[in-house]
Amino acid sequence: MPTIDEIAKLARVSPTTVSKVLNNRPYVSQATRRRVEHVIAETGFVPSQWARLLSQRRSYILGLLIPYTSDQLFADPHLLEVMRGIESAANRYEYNLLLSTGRAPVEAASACTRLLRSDVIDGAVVVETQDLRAFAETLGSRPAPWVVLGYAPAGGVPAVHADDYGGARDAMHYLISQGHRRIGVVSSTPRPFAIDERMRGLQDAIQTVGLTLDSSLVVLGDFSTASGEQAGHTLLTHPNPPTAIFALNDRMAIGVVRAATARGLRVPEQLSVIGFDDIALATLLTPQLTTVRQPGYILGETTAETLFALLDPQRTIPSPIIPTSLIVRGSVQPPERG
Amino acid sequence: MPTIDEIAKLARVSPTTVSKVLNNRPYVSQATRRRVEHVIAETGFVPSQWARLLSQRRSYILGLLIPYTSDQLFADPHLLEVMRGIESAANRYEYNLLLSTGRAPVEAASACTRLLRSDVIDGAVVVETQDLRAFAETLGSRPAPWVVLGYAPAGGVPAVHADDYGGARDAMHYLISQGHRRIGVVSSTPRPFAIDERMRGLQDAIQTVGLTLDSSLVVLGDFSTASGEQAGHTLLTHPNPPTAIFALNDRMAIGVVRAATARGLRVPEQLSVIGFDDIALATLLTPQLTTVRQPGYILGETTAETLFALLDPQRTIPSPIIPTSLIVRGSVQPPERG
DNA sequence: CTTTTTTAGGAAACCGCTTCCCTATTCATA
DNA sequence: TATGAATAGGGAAGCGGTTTCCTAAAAAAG
Repeated sequence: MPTIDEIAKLARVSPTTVSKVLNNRPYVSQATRRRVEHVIAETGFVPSQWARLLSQRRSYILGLLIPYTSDQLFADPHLLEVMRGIESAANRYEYNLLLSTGRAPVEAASACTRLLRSDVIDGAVVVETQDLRAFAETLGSRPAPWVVLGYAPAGGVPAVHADDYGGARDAMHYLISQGHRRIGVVSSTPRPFAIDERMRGLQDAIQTVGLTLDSSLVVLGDFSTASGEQAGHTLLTHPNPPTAIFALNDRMAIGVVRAATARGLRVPEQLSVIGFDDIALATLLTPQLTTVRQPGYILGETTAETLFALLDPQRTIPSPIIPTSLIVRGSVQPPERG
Repeated sequence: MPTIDEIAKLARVSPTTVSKVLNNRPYVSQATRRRVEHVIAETGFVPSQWARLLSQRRSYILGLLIPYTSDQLFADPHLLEVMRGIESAANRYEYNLLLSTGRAPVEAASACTRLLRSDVIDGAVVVETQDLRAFAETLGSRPAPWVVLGYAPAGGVPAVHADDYGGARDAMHYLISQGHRRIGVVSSTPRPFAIDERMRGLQDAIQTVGLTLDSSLVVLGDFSTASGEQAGHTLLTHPNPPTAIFALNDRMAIGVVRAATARGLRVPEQLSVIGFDDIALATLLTPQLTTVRQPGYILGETTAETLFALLDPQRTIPSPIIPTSLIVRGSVQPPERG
């Protein structure tokens, strides 16, 4: 690969002039410009990014830092949808995405730290995780700008997330409006802040109608379908089982449906199930899953836009809270009498 | 962020010595080394990648070049699974993944070209596409090493792919062994080479038993579930409809099942359906989908390993053909008599 | 006690591009 | 026509590291 100096020599100009041509700057005559462009085309010259960045201090690379293993990432359709949104926005700004996960969560976090402190990336979207606070502290003085996808660990760091509180509240209201009174909840541990918010939302909904949440009907999973299935079995063997189950994500909701089916219970006739996220899979099941839609694509786009606003203060920072909406399909109906 | 010179000043040594410490090179005394390391730890100094790369010529970034839109990527569970394998292998070698897609296929291809000719990435996995041959020609003299995921457009470029021929042949054999004689095929356009191979495999299987493929039973989709559904309707309205349908990927197979269900046909009692890929979704449907398993994760890993072998000739190049296996589940049974 | 080899450390060139600043020429204005 | 401004182009100093080469001191060999 030729260097800018060789191009300059071939076009009988200085490297400065070649640089001007490359970057579309003025003070180059038409004739000279054409000559240089011709040589560039001839040689197939592509300027070295490294060298360019070393003086320009922009890499046009955005980090997507996911502080857990790639398996977890690819198992989560919602997160993938978010990623699609980020990728799409990045594309619009001619940015590329650098993916960083790790074999173990701790390792992944330290990789993230390295990236943020180094200068490979111009900025990063960091997916919220439990120990983001510790993470923020290890960052040191002048890390690249970053945006949290989820809830920010501390002031100062912008964060973008869905209206988890409102979504969960609406879902619960809906179950109650359908006549359900004994409602099981599949929550989760580890517990990102989003889950806290959903719990808060659904509890408020219950309290609004003068009921309280029976804590023996709250079971913990880990977001996976398998854990949802297990949680389903636990809830359905309860001495006074619920007539409806609210799983705090769709994958666990699917697990609950499987558990119910395995026990010979029909959904929604004998058990109503509602999820959260609205992943594509939700429409492919029978019955189709009633759920709270959390628009992953928009979430991703907005997060990226926020980051770009940070990189270029001219741009306006979009609103960080993305509305959710209740999607009524076929997995909820009023409870059977008796 | 401090520079190496500032660190040098603080530790009262030359930048050269700091560099030696950073790269674990000899000819630094224990005492000096410790002093420098202490200063580095104190300041939280992280050496600039750009500058380092400018002289070292390694970026520890791998390109994942996908010559179509991000929507297409994220819609394809199999490809995501492949990506997971690549990401995991890259992680093992302390490489990061740079994702490159594009808004339009053409645009994406040119972005790929730029990346391969520039020096941002050390190498790339390029996902096979129709015009890969043209793509290879635009690359010029000294692009970064690359490996094709799929079938290579020309000699010289390593390619990794599954045993599409064998997989399709086995699937067809299986349908025939179950007693099916009228078999519909949902193929696709655009038609990557993998699809050609699958067509070849299934045709050979048919000819082995002295039959021929009824070309009126071959319908084209575009890999999506929707197109599979449409193809299903087309096949099922055929005057002499098939008793079994082989969809050349799982998503289309799922579409076929939906079409059958919509027409009141039960699967597998009245229509057998077999797919290709074995995506996670295949086990979540009722009936679970019988399919040809193409191990995406291993495919991705192998592709990455091949690339690493190219980067470092010491390593051995793994075998480029990944075996497939027939996964018998519940969507195929012998045809009803009559 | 020399001489040779090894170790420790630094000066300076270099990687490839951008940018600041300077000079010479051309053009517009008074 | 003289003067100032705009244009065209180039020299050289960075950007932040690595690497080559050199020197001085310490260790090993004779």
